[in-house]
Amino acid sequence: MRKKVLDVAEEAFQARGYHASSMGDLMATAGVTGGALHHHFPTKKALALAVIEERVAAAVEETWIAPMRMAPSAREGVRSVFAAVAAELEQQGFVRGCPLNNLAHELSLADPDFRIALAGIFSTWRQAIADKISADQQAGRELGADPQRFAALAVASYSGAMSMAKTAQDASVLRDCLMALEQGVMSSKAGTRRRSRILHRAL
Amino acid sequence: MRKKVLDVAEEAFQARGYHASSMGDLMATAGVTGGALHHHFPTKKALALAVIEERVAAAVEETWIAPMRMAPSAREGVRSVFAAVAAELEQQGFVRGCPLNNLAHELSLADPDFRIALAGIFSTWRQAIADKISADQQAGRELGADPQRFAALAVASYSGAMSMAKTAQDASVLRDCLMALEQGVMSSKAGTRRRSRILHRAL
DNA sequence: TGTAAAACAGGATGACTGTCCTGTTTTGGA
DNA sequence: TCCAAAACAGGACAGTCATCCTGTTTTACA
Repeated sequence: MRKKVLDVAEEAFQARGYHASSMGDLMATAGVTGGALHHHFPTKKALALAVIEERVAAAVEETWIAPMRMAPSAREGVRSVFAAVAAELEQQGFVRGCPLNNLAHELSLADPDFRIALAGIFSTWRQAIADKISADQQAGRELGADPQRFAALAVASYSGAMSMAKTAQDASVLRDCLMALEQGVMSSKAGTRRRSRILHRAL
Repeated sequence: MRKKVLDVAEEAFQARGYHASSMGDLMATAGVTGGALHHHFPTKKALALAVIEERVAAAVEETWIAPMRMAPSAREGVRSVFAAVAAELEQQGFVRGCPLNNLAHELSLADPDFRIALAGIFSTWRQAIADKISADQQAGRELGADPQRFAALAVASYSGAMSMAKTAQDASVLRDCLMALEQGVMSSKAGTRRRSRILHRAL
């Protein structure tokens, strides 16, 4: 029952957003009564918090972190995730966007509890990529860039590309971004120490 | 009066979102009566559409497109915009996010009219960057990457970085992304034909 | 079997929502 | 000056919202 409610809420928050999803709709589509819902989740906020912590975090883990751990390298991991998501989106024909980003935009400023929960997911996501890059470097493999910075760029470009894909209802921008990353950042000979230091001072 | 309503609506949609902003609140803070508001904007949707077309588009033009046109090169333009936004956010102490992305996430799936209006802004934004890159290339300047792809990456990484910054309430991720871009994509010797072709086939 | 707690049913409630309607005032052109 | 149209005032309207309440059923354990 609790699981059923979470399933419906996850789907609804993803498809229509938090504010646009009414408790009445959730009750109806989940087939639960008001009392039952109120028993497991006293408030709408509690329900959303559970969705974030139990479902959104799991989705990021499944889509990004686990594939990243299993990939032969950070570069291959990023490439395979981008490609897999793009393929999946094109197959299903429409783009609902990234669950984390969808909720992050709507709820980050609405409530501090939401914001902290969402920020934590972003943080572990970025850290997982950074760890993989560090592991690559210690194993003597390429990618001379700073792990934290490249991880930030990977997360940001994916998130932004999903935003654009959702708005355009076209996943091809994901491939464009991946190719731009491949041609540049993820190539082994990228970057110069000189430029890096100049930039550091400029910022 | 119409301007006043748009001012308040722009601010409210940006700070609290579309669904979380009630017409009553807008009327109160704008100091207009229901009749006046209904005269200029028959429905809430019409008001939001006006905000998107008149204000959000203008914000993107002012923040990104105009600086991009005036920049000596695409690379310099991207760098200066990232740096300027990061500096502005750190000065004001909090991050409200990108107006376009905020509304895009909430409204893209809610209504086709919203989605098309927002997609158009994304498109002109991306095209402005791509045009600048093409101009650079025709002027014999560096940046061998595909203009459309790099433009997509610039928009996506900025949008995603703003999402992360908004969620973390910390603008430093913008600098991280810019540095990663600088070290990789925006360096003149980036990328290899070989890898590029392999990738093309894989996707 | 007995019993206390958890799980659930189903509706009541009051606040709030977006929209629209009927008047009144202001404006701009003839 | 006259008049039609635009601009605005102020509130009514029906509907929806999240929350909470009082009972009833099921479960878990002794």
